[in-house]
Amino acid sequence: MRALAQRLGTGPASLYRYVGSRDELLDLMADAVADELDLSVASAGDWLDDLVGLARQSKAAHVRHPWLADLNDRRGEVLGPHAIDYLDHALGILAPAPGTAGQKLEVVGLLGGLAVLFARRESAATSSGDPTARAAHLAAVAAEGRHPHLLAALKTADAPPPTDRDAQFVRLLRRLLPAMLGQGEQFGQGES
Amino acid sequence: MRALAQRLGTGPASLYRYVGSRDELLDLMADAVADELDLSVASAGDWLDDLVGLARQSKAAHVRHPWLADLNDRRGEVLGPHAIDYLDHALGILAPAPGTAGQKLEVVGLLGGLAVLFARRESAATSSGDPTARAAHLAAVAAEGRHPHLLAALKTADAPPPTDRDAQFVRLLRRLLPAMLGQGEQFGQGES
DNA sequence: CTAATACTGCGAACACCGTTCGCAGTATTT
DNA sequence: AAATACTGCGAACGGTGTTCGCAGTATTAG
Repeated sequence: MRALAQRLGTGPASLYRYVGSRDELLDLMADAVADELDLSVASAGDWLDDLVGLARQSKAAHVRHPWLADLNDRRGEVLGPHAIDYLDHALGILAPAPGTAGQKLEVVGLLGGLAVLFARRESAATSSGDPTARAAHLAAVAAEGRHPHLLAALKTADAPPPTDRDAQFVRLLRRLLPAMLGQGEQFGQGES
Repeated sequence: MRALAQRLGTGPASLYRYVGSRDELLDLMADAVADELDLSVASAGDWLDDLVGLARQSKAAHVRHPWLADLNDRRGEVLGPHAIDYLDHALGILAPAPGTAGQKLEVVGLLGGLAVLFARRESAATSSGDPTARAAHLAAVAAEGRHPHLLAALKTADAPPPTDRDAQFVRLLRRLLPAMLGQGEQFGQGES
């Protein structure tokens, strides 16, 4: 608050003429991020493709604004107008998909959660001071001998993970989403 | 800190004779929770079953201690000794599974993240003041007419989600874990 | 053009937080 | 019995989000 006030060249007290509280401000900021998502991308004809695209946008937004992840923990996940637009859009994408309305609501929720999860994982790789030190610490612990599997894993995988994070995210969603609707057997692949 | 000191019948300053800082205390608490997990359950012979069981334990721990979820956001996810035991145990379970060591490390990480995610989802249903008010608010917004898909979804699914959260979690993992190791095609089902 | 009214910016202060300092009081060793 | 170490902790520091009340400035009314 004080920092924000300084950035605006004003005093902390002045902010409260425009927002009722810090939490309200954070809600507004979160909804502003929801507005950054582009819901107008043309449908690829396949709901899975569309939904994966939406999830990637959501993840990208969370990578752009790391503070958002620490916010979604907040009680109740208040939905601002733009967040509701997003929700409606996602449900629209899911309209041709199988599954009950309840399942679809849960899918959208899970989608958001996964976007946050992967965004955090990507951010943690960037920040999170000195991954070398962490690796060294792990190696030291493993070398004590009480953790054979960890030791073996570190021996094999000292090379940094070569897999593309984003591709992994996409693969995950493609497996996941059909499985969560239907029983996983009967879902149409949209052969346009 | 002050609250904890009061619960212990002492002053806030006294705590600092035993922990260096609040963060250090939280790390210790997190590792104490890792110690709650029972890593000695007999193997079912199938690594997938074992891993799902471990994930359920992890999720249950996070439901028991909701503050833990708000903690894992912290920088770097410091691994205490019990957390390392857990990691080694998980890698041990994954030893007979296909995939590279790097993939397995990522799987364990994802497993933890999903446990947190689902635990939060279950907790949010319990706490998160007055879900009725939230639903009413959503319904009111949907009734404005600008969100047809949301309206349709709410009309169909006004009944609370009948699906068992835990069963859903298990189904998800069973789909997910094999897909993340191997390409999803060639994974052995461990026929004892 | 003056007077009453509304709105805005914000310095000062409050309550709360994690944390530190230094001092009594108590154990432990010599 | 004296010196030394360790423990509990009141008081205070710097930080936070937030409120109060007062100046200063628009806006409206007469």
